[in-house]
Amino acid sequence: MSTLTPLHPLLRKMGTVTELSAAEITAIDALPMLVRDLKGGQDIVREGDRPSQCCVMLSGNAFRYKILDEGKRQILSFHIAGDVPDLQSLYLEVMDHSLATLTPSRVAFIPHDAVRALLHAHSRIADIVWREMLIDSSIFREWVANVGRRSAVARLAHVLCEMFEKARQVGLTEGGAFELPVTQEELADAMGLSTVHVNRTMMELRRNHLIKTPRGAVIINDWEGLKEVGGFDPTYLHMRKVPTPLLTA
Amino acid sequence: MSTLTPLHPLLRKMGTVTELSAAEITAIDALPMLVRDLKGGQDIVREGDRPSQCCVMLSGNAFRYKILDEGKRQILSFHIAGDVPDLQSLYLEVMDHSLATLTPSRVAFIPHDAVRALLHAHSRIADIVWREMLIDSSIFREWVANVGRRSAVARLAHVLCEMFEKARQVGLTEGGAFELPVTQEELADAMGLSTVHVNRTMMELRRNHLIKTPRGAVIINDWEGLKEVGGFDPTYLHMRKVPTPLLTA
DNA sequence: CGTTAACTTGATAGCATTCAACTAGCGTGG
DNA sequence: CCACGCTAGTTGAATGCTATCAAGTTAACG
Repeated sequence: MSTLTPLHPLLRKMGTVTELSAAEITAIDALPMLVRDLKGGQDIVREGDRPSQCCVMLSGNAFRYKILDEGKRQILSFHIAGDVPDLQSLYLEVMDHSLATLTPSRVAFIPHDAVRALLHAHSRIADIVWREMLIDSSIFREWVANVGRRSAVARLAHVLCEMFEKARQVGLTEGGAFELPVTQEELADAMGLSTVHVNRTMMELRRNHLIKTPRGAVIINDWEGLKEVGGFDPTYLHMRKVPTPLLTA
Repeated sequence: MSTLTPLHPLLRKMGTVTELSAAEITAIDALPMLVRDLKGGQDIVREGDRPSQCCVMLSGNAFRYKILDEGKRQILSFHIAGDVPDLQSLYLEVMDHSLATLTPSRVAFIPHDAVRALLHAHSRIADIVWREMLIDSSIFREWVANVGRRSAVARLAHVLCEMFEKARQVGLTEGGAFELPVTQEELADAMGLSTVHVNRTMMELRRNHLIKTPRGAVIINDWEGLKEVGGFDPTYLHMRKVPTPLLTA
C-alpha cells in the first residue's frame, strides 16, 4: 500500500507542482529532521502549545481537531504521507487546534528556524510552501460550505471525493480504492453529524452502489455518481496538473 | 462611525502588529492603487476568475461566499476596512469562491506584481502578510467548528463575538457597539441556518439581554454572557496585543 | 404615502440526534 | 484454541432542533 518512494517526503508533495532544481533538492535534503514513530490516536501538538518545530508525515495518517464546550469535537482536516499538517505554526505562535495521529505513523520534526532559513534562501520553495498553506485554507473554506449547506449524504460523498483526490495526487490510490483508516465516529466529527447518522448515510451510498467499504479502506464504484451526489468540484484543491506521482511505485 | 484615519489602509491593519520602519511605510505608500467606489451587493471577483490584482477595503464591508448546488449560498467570511479579502489570489490562480460588497464600499485594487515585489523587497512586510493569511485560515477553521458543532444560539453568539473583536482591533467599535450591516439572511448563509431561525435566535439573545440590535448595528450588553453562550475564545484570532488603533481618531 | 426589503410570527414537516441494544470482528490470555 | 472483552459498526424507536411554508408587520426611501 504505502509504497513510499525513497524520496524526501517533502519532495514528493512539492514535486507534484514544479520541477525542482538540484540546488533546491539538496537544500531540502539537508533539512535537519528528528524522526519518530508514534502510535495511533496520539496527540502530536495540542491547542495552546507554542511549537518550535513543525512535522512532516512520513507514513500513517493524522488529523487536526478542536474540542469545544461540552467536549464536542470537530475534526478540521485529515492528512496523509507528505503533508505538513502544522505548517502554520511557523507564523502563528500558539496552536489554535490540536494535531493527532489516526494510525501508527512515522513523523519527522523539523525546527522552525531551519524551515525559515530554507524559505529565505530559496524563494521558489517559499512560493510552493505558501501555495500549500493557501490550499490548506481553501480546503477549510470548502469544509465550511460542506458542513454549513450540504445534506448528510452530500457531505459524506464530498468528503470521500476530496480524500480520494488528495490520495490520488500523491499516488496513494489503486484504481478507485484508497486507504481510509477513519472510524465512522471520526467521520461524524469531521462532518458535524452523529455517528449513527454517518452509519446510515454510509449505507445509503453503498446501497446505491457508489462505494464499497472494506475495513479501513474505500472503493469508489461510481466516481461520477459520487461527485454528483456530493456536488464535488475539485477546483478548490488547486491541483496544478493531472496528478502524476513522481515515481510509479 | 468609520472615521478612517488618513493612513494607508494597509498600514492601519499591519500597524496593529508591529511598528514599521520609515522605509517600509514608504514602500507601502508607493504601491500603485486603483481606487473605485462600488455599490452594495456587487461582486468584486467571482469564483472561476483569474485575477491579476487584489483588493483592499478602504471603507464599507464585503463578504466571501460560495454558491452550491440548488443555489444554496454559504458565506465564508465578512470583511471590514483594512482587510484584503482576496490576498490568496496572489498564489492561487483561480478563485475558488466569490467576493462581493455588502454595503457601498471604496475599494483599492493593487496589481499582484506590485505586491509580490513589495514582499520580496521587504521580508518583514512579507512576514506580516503571511501571518495575516494564516489568521484568515485559522478563522475558517473556527467557522468549520462553529457550523459543525455548535447550536444555533451558540453559533450566532460566536459570530457576533468574532465580528466585535475584529472591529475592535481596528478601532471600529464604540464601547460595546459596532456596525453590522448584515441582513439576517446573510447571517443565515454564514451560519448554515435558515433566515427564520436566525431571526428567532437573535430574539433569544435580545430577550436574554445579551445584545441589542438597532438597524445595521449591534450593541453588546453583556460581553461575558455572550462569550459564554458562544463558547468564544479569541485565541484563534491570533491578536498580538490588546487592540490599539494606530491613531485615536 | 406607496413600495419594497427586512424582519416577525405561527404552524407543520423533516432530517438528524439521542438513547439503547445488539452484532461482528479481532486481539489477548487462560 | 476458544473465551473474553473491547472497539467499531448496525439497527430501532422516540425526540428535537431547525427548515419550510405562509402571512403579516415594520421600517426605510423616493
